Amino acid sequence: MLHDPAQLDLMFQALADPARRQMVDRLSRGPASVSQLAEPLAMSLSAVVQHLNLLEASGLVRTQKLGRVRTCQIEPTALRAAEHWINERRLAWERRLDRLGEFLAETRDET
Amino acid sequence: MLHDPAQLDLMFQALADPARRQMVDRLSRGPASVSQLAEPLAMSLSAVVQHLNLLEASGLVRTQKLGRVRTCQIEPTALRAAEHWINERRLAWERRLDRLGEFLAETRDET
DNA sequence: GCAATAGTTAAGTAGTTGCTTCAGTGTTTA
DNA sequence: TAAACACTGAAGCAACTACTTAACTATTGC
Repeated sequence: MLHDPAQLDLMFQALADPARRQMVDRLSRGPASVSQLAEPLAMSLSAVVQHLNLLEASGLVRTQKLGRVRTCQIEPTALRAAEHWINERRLAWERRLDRLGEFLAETRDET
Repeated sequence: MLHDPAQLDLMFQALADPARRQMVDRLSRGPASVSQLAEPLAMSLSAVVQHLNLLEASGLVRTQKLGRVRTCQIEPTALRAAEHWINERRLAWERRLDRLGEFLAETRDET
């Protein structure tokens, strides 16, 4: 579910927009309503709702409506999936560098 | 340099495209030329070069040209910056949850 | 019940993105 | 030196994105 490439695609696409990252940043400090999310952003409420829908579709944010207010919160498992993708690639590269270093050290010893 | 919001913007935008993530994935297994990067992708070499330029502008990939071949490799520090941004937000949220849990446990004890 | 609040939905639009093709530039190799 | 190779850059184009405004629904407080 979390390593579904399509979901990963949606997540990275969601994180690519600065307004959406600002929303995630706000939510990392605690839940917020749509209007609270919109408040620091220089755009219409409607635009914020559209961003929010994208964030929700990507799995990064979960929302629930009580009465007329929709409360939003972060879904940490989704964030972890994006983090994990990057981490795996970086580690693969760094392990490769390590092996190369060992190889060079060994061949130097053989002189 | 690494926490420059503009650079972060470029990095997340670069990672948002599946073709570019595939290129990063390929490079995590070792350096490659432009043609080698292009080989598994169903698009023209020209398109690959355009993706590559974006990856380089974002700082995720570094390239150097020797003769007529351009060799590409991952820049792990840049990957780490993106990773770090996500990690900080996730941790902030999880710490908040922990504090909430403690609070609830404490207030339960007070009955 | 009426007005204010909180959000939703649809339609339209300017700007961006991800390609394409084509016509190059250097660099090797036979 | 000619041909093949490895890219590079520009122009063009269809699809997508990030907004806008405006009209709407549902809830809450007076």
